[in-house]
Amino acid sequence: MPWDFADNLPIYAQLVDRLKQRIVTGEYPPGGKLPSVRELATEAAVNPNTVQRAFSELESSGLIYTLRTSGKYVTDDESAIEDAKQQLAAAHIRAYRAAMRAMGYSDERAVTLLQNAIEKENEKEEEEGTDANSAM
Amino acid sequence: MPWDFADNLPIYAQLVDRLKQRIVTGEYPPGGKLPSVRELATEAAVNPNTVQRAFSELESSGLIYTLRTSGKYVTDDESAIEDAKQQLAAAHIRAYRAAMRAMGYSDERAVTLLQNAIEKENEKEEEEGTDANSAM
Amino acid sequence: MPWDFADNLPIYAQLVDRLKQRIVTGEYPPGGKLPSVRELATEAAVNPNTVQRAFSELESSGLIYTLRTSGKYVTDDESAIEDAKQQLAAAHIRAYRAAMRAMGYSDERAVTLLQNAIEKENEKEEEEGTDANSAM
Amino acid sequence: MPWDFADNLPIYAQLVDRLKQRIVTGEYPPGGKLPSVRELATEAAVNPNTVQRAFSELESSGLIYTLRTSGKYVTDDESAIEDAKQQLAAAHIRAYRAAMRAMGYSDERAVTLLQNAIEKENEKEEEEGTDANSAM
DNA sequence: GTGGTCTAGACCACT
DNA sequence: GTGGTCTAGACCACG
Repeated sequence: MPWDFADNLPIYAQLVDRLKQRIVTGEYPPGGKLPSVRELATEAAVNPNTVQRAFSELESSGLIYTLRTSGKYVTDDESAIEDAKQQLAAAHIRAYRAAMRAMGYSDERAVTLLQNAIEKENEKEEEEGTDANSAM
Repeated sequence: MPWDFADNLPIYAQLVDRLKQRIVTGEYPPGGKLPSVRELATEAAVNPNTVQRAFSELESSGLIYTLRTSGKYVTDDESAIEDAKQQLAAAHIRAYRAAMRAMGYSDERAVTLLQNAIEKENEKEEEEGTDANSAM
Repeated sequence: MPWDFADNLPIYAQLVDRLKQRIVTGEYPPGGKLPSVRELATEAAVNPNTVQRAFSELESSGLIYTLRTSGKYVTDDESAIEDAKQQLAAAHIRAYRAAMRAMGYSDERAVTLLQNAIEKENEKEEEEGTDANSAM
Repeated sequence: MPWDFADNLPIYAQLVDRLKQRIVTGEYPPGGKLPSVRELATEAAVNPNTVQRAFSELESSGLIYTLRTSGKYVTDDESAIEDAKQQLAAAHIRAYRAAMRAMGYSDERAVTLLQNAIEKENEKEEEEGTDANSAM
């Protein structure tokens, strides 16, 4: 039945996602200054209003705050950032499980397939002497 | 840098994905007859040309074949279907790993987080006497 | 020292307040349909985007919800409405107390002055045979 | 119907309000000398003409008077000040009652809600050993 | 230079 | 007709 065609996330929502990601990964560190609305707008080739809207969402979710005439800053509340990070991770996990289940794989199978893929890549990297794997 | 935004997948591509999924899950079994172009077009509220294009893609990838005057059928070559299935799965796995790495998680962490989520849900289902988990 | 001049609430915020009030008073009853964005925009002589923004705020606060292509409706969750009502009342109370304290009146004085004003008006109304006072 | 939006009070009117408040609270005592126009203008970061206009309003309402070459003074007529004070208070009372009635509360309810709020805060302050309540 | 608000007008998808 | 999104461009306040 589900023959509806998902339209993509609106630009402002995609912006929210990207910014959120940069915050939870520390690319925009806690308390750090964010790029200005106009700056981001030019860089991303979108209208400043669109950027503004994305920032508004982040602000009302408590991840960033505004100093008038000075700029926007990442929250200092690291626990809030941690919360956001875990929510993001949970969403990705949910998406992965849903996709695999839609293909008929059980959760256990989803895990072992993932592990196999990782192992396989590691072997390949060993041969090549590469190592792309070192994050937390 | 990557400040570009995803636009919609064209409808025909979304159709390809759905049909592929139905084939690899066996909802459209190997050798089975597929719904007619017009049938699908009405069902999905889409132009028949769009359906036609989706079918063409599937045919050139070898997953379906056409018997003139009779209709379109899923390939009998189960290994081809299995290949497609693994490619699909691989894509999802890649997406999941990429998302988790983008958040700063290692592959190992990505696995354990996935396992935790599954375990946690299973416990919850036990309490509720539910069991949503039985696929292959 | 507080020589900063408060600018007024932006229009969209004023709209939020008015709509909220109409909801908590039941002028827009629970589950009832709200005027369309365009309708309100014409009526209030503001841009549809401004109305849209006000509605967005109400929606993210859970007081209204949207049925695509049909319109926007007041939530059916009467407890949510009751909550909003009490928050509104609390804000007015806070404002009154602050104003009176700024003039040097104690809380007790603020109460008795209020009571006197009410009593005085009631006497006047008795003479006139008017009665403007009957709400819950 | 009343879909009109409050625009900003002109700055001079806001100044009038603030000065009036300082007079009725005794911060500027009866007969006392007021700051000079230029002084106030700098302090409030406002054009001297604006301050001048505010003073004019206060003078024509009888709350202050001017001694040429010497400056402006708060009136000695304490009953005039008392009148002003009561008018201010009456305005706040009217605003509060109007707001509560607009939400569907009776005058009696408006009083008890106010009392409850005060009582509740007092309890909280007792626990904390705080006491913010001591004005006239 | 910063953010915030508003308007006008357009286009989309859904029914 | 409904809501939703986006752009372009303007104006304001703060400093």
